Amino acid sequence: MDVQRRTTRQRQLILDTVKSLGNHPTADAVVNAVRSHDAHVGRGTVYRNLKLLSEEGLIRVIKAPGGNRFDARCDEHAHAICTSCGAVADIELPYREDLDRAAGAQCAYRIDSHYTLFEGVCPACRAKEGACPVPRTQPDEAPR
Amino acid sequence: MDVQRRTTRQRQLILDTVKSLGNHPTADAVVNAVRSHDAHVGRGTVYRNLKLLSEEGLIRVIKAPGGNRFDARCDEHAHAICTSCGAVADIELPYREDLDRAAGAQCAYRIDSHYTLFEGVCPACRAKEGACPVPRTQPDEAPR
DNA sequence: GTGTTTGCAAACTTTTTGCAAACAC
DNA sequence: GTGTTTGCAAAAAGTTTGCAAACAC
Repeated sequence: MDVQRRTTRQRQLILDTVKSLGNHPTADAVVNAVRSHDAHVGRGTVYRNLKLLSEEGLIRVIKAPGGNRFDARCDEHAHAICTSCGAVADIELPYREDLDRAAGAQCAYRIDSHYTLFEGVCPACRAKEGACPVPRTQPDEAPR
Repeated sequence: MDVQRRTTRQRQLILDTVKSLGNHPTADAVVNAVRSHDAHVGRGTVYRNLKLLSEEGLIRVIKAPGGNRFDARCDEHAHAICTSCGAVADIELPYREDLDRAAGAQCAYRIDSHYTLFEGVCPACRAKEGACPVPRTQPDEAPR
């Protein structure tokens, strides 16, 4: 009952793009990069394929506030996200299945998995913040 | 240089609503509940105050895919979210500061914190899924 | 040829914002 | 009275969807 999946030029291009970008791009960043190779690829096509590719296990989704990120690295690890600019870094952190079991024992849900997201400030944004010990409300440039 | 914060009727109502709803409501659920007490409260007011209240530490934000949830419980714990209906449950899981230190040592970010989100299926949705071992694409009712 | 996939544009969801009027202090 | 906060409506940001044409097999 499975759907016949076809190898389209676009699908391959999107996968290659996530792999070559490397840096946990947003869907929008993938759209832009893909369009630099083929200007006529539709936004919907990119979203559809990013979802498909992640379902097939060829890429991974990072569910981040402000928009999902996509990771060509499929082995287990966690991520840190910059709360100022949204940049994502890999964090080596082994998956703990025991946490899933412990959580499942607590709450009547069937627990399938979990993810951990670290929040902080990346080196570039720290530099912009200046040397003040307490984080300022807003640097001279609005990072959005 | 701090802003003078005022105690408005709306702010208090929004806080009381999150507390009385109890079940990790979405912003939209808070809007609806608040409006059942006062139909003229603006959506923007609710969003603004949910953010303010969380900055003040009176409520906590759960950064969930599909929309933030708000928790009146402010002590340390994690959450499980139902991937079918979005229902959120509390999971007792102590905060591990050592993970922040370990992550910070790995990646050049200043790591401020982390959160862990469990994903699974809540009892109600499991019942709807029926007894089939493989999760079906869609139950008879579309939970959206 | 058949059935999947695409491009496009429109719709949708969640959240933010501009601004004058209303309100807290 | 001063300065914050509100209500409203519009805009933003991220994502999904309907549909005919294009394409993979």
